[in-house]
Amino acid sequence: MSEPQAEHTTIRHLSRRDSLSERIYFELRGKVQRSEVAPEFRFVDVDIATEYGTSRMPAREALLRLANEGYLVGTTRGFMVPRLSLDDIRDVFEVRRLLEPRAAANAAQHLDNQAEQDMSRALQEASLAAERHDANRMILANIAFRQAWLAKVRNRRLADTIGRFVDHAQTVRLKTLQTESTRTVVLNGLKSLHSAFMRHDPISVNDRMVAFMAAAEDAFFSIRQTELEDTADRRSLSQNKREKR
Amino acid sequence: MSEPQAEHTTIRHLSRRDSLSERIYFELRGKVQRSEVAPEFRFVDVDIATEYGTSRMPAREALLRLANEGYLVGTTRGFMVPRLSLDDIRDVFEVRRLLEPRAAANAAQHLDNQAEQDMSRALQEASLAAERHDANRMILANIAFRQAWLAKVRNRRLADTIGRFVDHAQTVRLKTLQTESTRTVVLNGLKSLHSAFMRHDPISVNDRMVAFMAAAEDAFFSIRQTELEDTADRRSLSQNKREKR
DNA sequence: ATTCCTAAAACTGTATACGGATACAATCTC
DNA sequence: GAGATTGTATCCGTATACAGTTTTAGGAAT
Repeated sequence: MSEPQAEHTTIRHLSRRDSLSERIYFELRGKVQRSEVAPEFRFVDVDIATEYGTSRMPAREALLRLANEGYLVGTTRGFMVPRLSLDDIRDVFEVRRLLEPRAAANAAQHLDNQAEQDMSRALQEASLAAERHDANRMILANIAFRQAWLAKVRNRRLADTIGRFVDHAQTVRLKTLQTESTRTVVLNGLKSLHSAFMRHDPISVNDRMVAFMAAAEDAFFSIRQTELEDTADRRSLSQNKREKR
Repeated sequence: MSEPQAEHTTIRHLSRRDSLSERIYFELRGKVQRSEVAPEFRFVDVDIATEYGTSRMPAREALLRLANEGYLVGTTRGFMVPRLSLDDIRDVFEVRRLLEPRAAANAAQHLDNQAEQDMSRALQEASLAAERHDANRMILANIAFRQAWLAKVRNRRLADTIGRFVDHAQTVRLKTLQTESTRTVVLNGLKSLHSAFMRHDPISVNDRMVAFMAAAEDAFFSIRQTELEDTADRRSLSQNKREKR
């Protein structure tokens, strides 16, 4: 009997790992993150329940959680993927500008080999994607790059908050990276960041992240500005055809 | 027919206001925010259900939501009010340092009469509380002051994020403001902020908020340092007596 | 007295059922 | 034919019931 007393009030945390709710939650969140569902698509608990072979409850809890975290918005008629307004996107960018430089600087001080390799690989992917004008590949590389350094941020609250905000603007990036010029901007930003990360230079990482975010935001809004009329035109059409599974 | 088409896909959002889950959620959140429940207190859904005269479901959903937002942590044996470690508190302070100055600066540009009155009243309250060495009153004044300007932040995502982080460190402030020196620090900070707000000077508000947060953080950690041994001693005792309703 | 084992209690997670609200459509009125 | 009205399907919120798991407690054996 070495130390039985130490474990006496353990109370195992997080009992509800691998519950059905959790599984459905992560599954659905992934879909939203990867933009596999269009804005204004409606999730209905009973449909999801039958899809996953469960009752309504786990599906419902997953949907409520997603709605609470902002991935979905609750309506009287199901849970909907939100269509972000320009102001929404501006708000998201503002918060990200405040958080990401500091977080990245912090991560730069705690990189291990694994993280460095992941970032280098992501950068290579981004280069290839830019060469081949492959928007989807670019998006994935971009996500991988961020994930790599975000994992090394010590302050988990900070990292999680960033992750959530990024997710909410995810649908945005999908659109912007379709454009050649944006891909160039992003690739240059990643290269610049990468070299600073490799030098483990927090100040430099901070500054370059500031520049990167500003460039990305500019690129987005300049693109968006030009196609504002188009979307307005298409709006009335897309509203009429209702998706139904 | 001016624009009947515009309203055609209205779909009222947020159907589930004033549901039982919501009511219980806000009720419980208030208790946690005001620190009316001690850390490591356990909420059990069935107890809450009977307390509010409902079934388990609404109580359960409220608890899940609170856990998801970090107000509670889920265990195998109910939902527990977390006891924050020093590192946790450091993390919260870091995020707040990043967000609050900018948010306050933004709010300074959009103050209306109502907000100004609220802030002035809160400052008066804080002065009185400091004079009379009333820690609780100081806490409430401090909260009221923040609420006043936070309501005027245009970026709701930013404001909500701050609100949540503040809440999580709430238990902390309850402790720190028990100390005379901290109350002085906070009062001076509020005065300084208040005058900058009244001049609608965003730069000044930003700078003073930076200073304020740094001072508050220093005050907290210097106090906490001195009583670290005490809490460590009491730990073993407090773990044995289990609260039961 | 201490340790080990077994059984009940406590709580969570999931399933099923029902009532109520809302959107949509079809019918009716002017 | 346009607008009001009633009917119906859809979907959410809540209640109740049950199953699975973890903790606690009690008793037997050492």
